[in-house]
Amino acid sequence: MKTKHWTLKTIAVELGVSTATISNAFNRPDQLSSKKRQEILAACEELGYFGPNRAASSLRKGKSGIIGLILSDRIEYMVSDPVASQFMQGVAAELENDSINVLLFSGSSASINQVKDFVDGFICYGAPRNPVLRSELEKTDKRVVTVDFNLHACPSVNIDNRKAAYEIARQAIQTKEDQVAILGLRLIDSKFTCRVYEHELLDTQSSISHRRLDGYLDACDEANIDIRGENIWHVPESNEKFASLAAKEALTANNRPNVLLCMSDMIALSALKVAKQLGIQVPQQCRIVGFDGIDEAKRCIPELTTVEQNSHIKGQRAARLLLEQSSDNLLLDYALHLGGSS
Amino acid sequence: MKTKHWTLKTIAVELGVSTATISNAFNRPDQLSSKKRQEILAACEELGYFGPNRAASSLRKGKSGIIGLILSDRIEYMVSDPVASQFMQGVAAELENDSINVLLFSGSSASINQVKDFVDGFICYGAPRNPVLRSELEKTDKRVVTVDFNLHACPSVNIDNRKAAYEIARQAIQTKEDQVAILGLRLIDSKFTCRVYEHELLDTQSSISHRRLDGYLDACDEANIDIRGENIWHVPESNEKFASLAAKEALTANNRPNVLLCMSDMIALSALKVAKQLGIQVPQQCRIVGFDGIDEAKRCIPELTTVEQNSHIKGQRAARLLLEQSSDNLLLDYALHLGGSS
DNA sequence: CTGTTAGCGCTTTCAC
DNA sequence: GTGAAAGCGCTAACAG
Repeated sequence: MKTKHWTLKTIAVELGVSTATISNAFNRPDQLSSKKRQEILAACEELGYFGPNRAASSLRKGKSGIIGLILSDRIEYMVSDPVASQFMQGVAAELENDSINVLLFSGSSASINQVKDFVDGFICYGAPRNPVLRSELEKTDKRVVTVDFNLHACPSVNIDNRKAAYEIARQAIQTKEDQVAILGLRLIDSKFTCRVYEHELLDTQSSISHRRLDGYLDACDEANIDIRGENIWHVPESNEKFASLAAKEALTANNRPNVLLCMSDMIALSALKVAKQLGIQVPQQCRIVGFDGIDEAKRCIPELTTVEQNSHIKGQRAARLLLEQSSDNLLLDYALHLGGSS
Repeated sequence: MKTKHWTLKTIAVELGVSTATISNAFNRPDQLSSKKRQEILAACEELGYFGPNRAASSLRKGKSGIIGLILSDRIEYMVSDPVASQFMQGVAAELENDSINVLLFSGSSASINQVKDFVDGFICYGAPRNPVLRSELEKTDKRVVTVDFNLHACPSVNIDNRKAAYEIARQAIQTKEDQVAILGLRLIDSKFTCRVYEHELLDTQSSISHRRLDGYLDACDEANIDIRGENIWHVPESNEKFASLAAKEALTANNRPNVLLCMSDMIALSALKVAKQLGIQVPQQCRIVGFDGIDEAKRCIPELTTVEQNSHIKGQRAARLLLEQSSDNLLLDYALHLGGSS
């Protein structure tokens, strides 16, 4: 049953007190006796008034209690990724303490303007697919925290992707005779799994994928290995479907790689499966390393060698940066996790 | 670089026109010449005014252009479920036409009151885990559409879960000698995989799981099979981790079932894997059926026998119900998909 | 087509 | 503790 539509004013009249008192009962407990406050709250509950209208309150106070979490791509894609899920969980957990809610927003939306007036700030997880959003975020007067990439003058949370990628790659590469292939995540703007040739790589954006690629290439250079430009694959989404296609192409190529550098654990896991199907021994015939350190990477056989980053903490730190109005650029730790896959 | 903070008023002064004209330029194109409108829009763009403040506009109009999508459980859980993702995609696709945004909201939140004033209505996907939300939704004066369950007097989108479950189960059960086990989804309030005994089932809520269970039991009754109360498992989340535990328990039990009725494809897929690991032939030694009809169910070997429902369309219809202020209770079609697993 | 104005529901100061 | 009042930024009605 729908109840009468109460406002601060009407409920004040009903209870025979002033509007200020109602407002204070909900927002400023110190402004009235706790006895009176309890009475008022109970009466409101009874009558079906659930507190001051948030939209009006937000207009007046300039604060809504909602922050926008901009995911780099469409919500359905992002959300099925264990790494992104962990991150969201971290953000939500941190904001929960201040009873702040999260508005999920897709990085492929046309504009942040549709929602910016409803939120107190943005956390932007990964460079948004739609580049327009980047410049909008740079211009907005709302607080913005970026994660896994940087925006002019915004506080941020990152790990050193290049260094981590370099270190894990160095771990997998042993001699200059090694045949190295890279299964990269979202290296170019294509919906399909495909090889990426060197000339297409010029536009290295600000994405983590390109930082990881840099790291891999650093390690190859150091070992005097030439990735001739046929050994890099683009995987459009971090899931088994697209990743196993890339793995299959790589592992059935003429010069079969014996080192597979994968830009996510999901990709590495898929590669592991494909290798098994093809009867290729890991790590004897092919060493595989991942990136992220998701749970499943520790459960598989052989265990995955990977870069372990704590996405949950990343989410927490990003949220705290936003709440605390800090302007830090955090660089979080990671750890190399050496499994049997390399 | 952050730009000056413009308001409708200040920008009107700046451009030397009235506030009404600015407002009309953005909201009611028919109220001024398109030439003037273009001029104004261009000037605003130039100056960094991105349109009327949405919060203020929503307060005035009583419409925000945001709808709340309440997921039955925590967002991270829901979002990794392909069925829920499909649904979200459908909702988003339909709302996109009217440039309406979606605020994702967790069914385990304490209250909808924190956000209700920011949204024009709610779509509630599955009965929320926190029962408080149900009564709040029944009382709110916002429009509410429920999906996969019903709320007093709310328009809804459902499929006939009981009938579908009955039909798919009848398809799998062949003789009264069959040993039937059920791998159920969220049958009781426990975080852990466990057997469910009959006496615990009394509280049959409004969840789809219980409707499916009813259907399975109908089929068992019809075949004169007694599910003695040791053959029903509770799986807390539709993922491999929890499902394979249940499947393992079932398939290593003393009276090994030769029919496994699974309440989701994710569960059935896990059961398929476990059976393979245990060297149990599907369907010869054990017939397995799922529910949902996700893509992966068609790619696996043997292909899964399952109930195919179109979650994308479900999402679209739910969104349309909300937009059209309809009060229908839709019952969508489903189809039995007969694969080699039964 | 423009300018003026009331009011959406609230918070916060100020004097009592 | 209360009541009055200004104003957050906007929309819509109305008179010109």
